[in-house]
Parts: sequence; C-alpha cells; structure tokens
Amino acid sequence: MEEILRQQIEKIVPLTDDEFQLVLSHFSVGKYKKHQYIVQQGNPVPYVHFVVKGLLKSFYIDKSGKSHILQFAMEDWWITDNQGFYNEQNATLNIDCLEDAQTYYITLENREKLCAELQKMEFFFLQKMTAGNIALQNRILSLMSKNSEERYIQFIQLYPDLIHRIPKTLIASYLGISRETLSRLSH
Amino acid sequence: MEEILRQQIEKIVPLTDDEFQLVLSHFSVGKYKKHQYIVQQGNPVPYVHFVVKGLLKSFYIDKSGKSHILQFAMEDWWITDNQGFYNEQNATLNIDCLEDAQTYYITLENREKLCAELQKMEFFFLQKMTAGNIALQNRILSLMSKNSEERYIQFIQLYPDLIHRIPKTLIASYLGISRETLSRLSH
DNA sequence: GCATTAACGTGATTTAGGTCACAAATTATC
DNA sequence: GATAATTTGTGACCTAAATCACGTTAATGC
Repeated sequence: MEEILRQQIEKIVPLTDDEFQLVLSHFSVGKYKKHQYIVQQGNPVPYVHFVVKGLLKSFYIDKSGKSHILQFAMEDWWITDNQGFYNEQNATLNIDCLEDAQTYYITLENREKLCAELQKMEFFFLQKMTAGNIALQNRILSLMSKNSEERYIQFIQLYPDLIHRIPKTLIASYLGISRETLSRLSH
Repeated sequence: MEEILRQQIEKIVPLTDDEFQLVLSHFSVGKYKKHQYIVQQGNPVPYVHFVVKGLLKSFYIDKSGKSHILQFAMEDWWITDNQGFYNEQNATLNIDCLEDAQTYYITLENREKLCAELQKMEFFFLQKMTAGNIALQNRILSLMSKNSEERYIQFIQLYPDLIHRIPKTLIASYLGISRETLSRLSH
C-alpha cells in the first residue's frame, strides 16, 4: 500500500528510500467503511487524505437540502475539504465513503514540517495544487459552455474507470444535472 | 508600482530589501492598451502576469462561438492561462485588457529559478495556488447550487469594486447567464 | 434467502433561463 | 463635438432541463 503513495510522489520528484521513510512517518493510516463519514459539515477538517483503496466523495448540501458532488476520490487521489483544511475552518463539505476505504492522511502541521525537512515535497504539493487548479478551471468552463449530454460524454472520457463504480444518480449530482435527465441521456 | 508586488508577497512571507530586489529581477514590466490581447487561443503562454494597473479578463470561446469569462484580474491579481503556462501547451484561453494595463510578468523558467534561489517564494506560490483552488471550488458549487440571481448577488458581495468597472454584459458572461437575464435581475 | 433500500427508466407537466428582435441610452473615438 | 460602437432594457417566444409521479429492477444487509 505504501508503494502507491511512493509512486504518486515519484511521478513528480524522485525519492531515496530514506526520504520516503521520512515522508511516510508524517502520515497515518486510516481505514473506513462504506457509508462512513470522514469529514462533516460544521466540524474541523484535521487531515488531507491520500486514498490507497476504495472510493470516496466530497459533497455540499445546499440550503434547500440538495446535495452537490464536488469530487470523487479513488486510489491514487487526494481528498479533503480544502477550505476547512487549509484555512483551519469548520467544514462546509461532507466526505463519505462509497466503498470500504483506506487512506494515508496527514495534518496541516505535519505537512508543513515535512516540507521544511524535505524541500522537494513542497514542490510536489505545488505541482499537485497546480494540476488541481487546471482541472477545476476546466470544470467551470465545462459547466458554462457544455450542455448535459456533452458534460456526461466528457466525464466518461475523463474517468472511464469511475463509470462502473458509481451509481448514475451520483454522476448526475457531480455533473450538475438531475438523475432523470441523465437517465434519458444514457440512451 | 513595485510596492504593490512587494506587499502582495509580504502578505504571506516577509522579505528583506535584498530579497525583494532578487524577486523583482526575475520579473519584467509590460504595458498594454485597452483591447490588447496578451494571450491568444492556440499560441504559447510564456508568462504569468501580476497586474499592477488596469483590468483584464481571461475567456474561453466555445465551439459555437460563445465566449465565457473565466476570470477578471485587476490590481493585485495574478492572471494567465494556467493550462498553457504550466504545461507549456498552446493556450485554450484568451486574455485581453478591459482597460489600459501594466503588469509584472515572469516566465516559468524564471519562476522556478526564483523558487530555487529563494525557498520562501515556493511557499508563497503554493499558498496562492491553494487560495485559488478554494475559490474555484466555491465557484463550481455556486454554479451548481445557486440560480442566476443568487450568483449575481454573491458576485456583488465578493467583488464590489468590479461592479462599477465592468459592463453587465461581461458580468453575465462570468456568471454563466445571458445578458438579458442579468438585465432583468438587476431590477 | 428474504426484506428492505437504493437505483433506474419513463411519462406528463412546469419553469428558469435562453434566444430573437428592436429601441434607447451611454460611451469611445477621430 | 459629431459619429460610430457598445451597452442596456424590455417584450414575445422557445427550449433544455427540472420536477413530480409512477413502476420496475437490482443491490445490500441481517
């Protein structure tokens, strides 16, 4: 399982065995069951999670009670409520497990410590954050410029693996359309 | 003008005079006129710009020819086509000036050099990128959970300064609604 | 293995917002 | 300062997608 984290980091910066052990020592392992919440609206957000097994989603519940999925996270993905975590505020999002899951998680303090001890990790996080920005900007443009069907097709292209692991209802919620509309699209 | 850049950085990391001179030496100054393009779809994106004067917008033109505004940038804001700049690809966005503008701009190479020479600048860029992520995620949730009127009200709250500098047509394009709908909202 | 819950499909109806068209008002530009 | 260009408002009409309401099928949990 550790290997997944190591490979994820080494896609961006090479690590010696010792360095990876140092990295690892700043993380903890968490195991969660399907339906379990790891972040809840209104509560603190102590960790960022790197998923090594399973599938999670982060979502926002609006004032009318409707739920909107911001992110899915499967193996090799990071997930947290960014606003809560980085600004040390209470969560505005919820995160729960769609499948039994295992993560490596880290606190803000340990993340900063790690970056101070191993400069290249700061570069790693900057690269990840940059890639995240690009993806988010593309999602915004997609929401603004594409209709339901185009967004669904794009989702299939971007995340072919997820289609078979996630109920259509949740994909609809991620795409910002109703489950009925999505049902009528998918032929 | 330099002072705006310095203050922007010092909001996050303190700098000595020498350090700031080092920072500054990696940037160049650009002056642009209203309607001038500084990034164009299909061309390389050599710089990130820090705006010290004026107002710019980045926008995407979809396949049906409609334009969607991704970002405005006035004094104290950063702007580029992230995907083009960081991945060294051709631009998918356009950036032009809504007012005569002046920026400090930096290449990817100089940015990396600067981070290597002055570690705290990497921390600075990471903080900025993180704040950007949070803002983008909120915008996505806003697009998914709020109607036109709510998004317009939110825009006014977030960017009260911009309301009087930007035609409503462009605000509509930023919010993802038609100018006619916005016109009917604003009483 | 059965009961409960969640997922999915589909019709009928509603609605927020888009599109088209035109006129008035405001702002740039030479 | 006159002319052109842009911005704004508003009516009439249209449409993509939401909502409501069923029934059916597939998972899931004990």
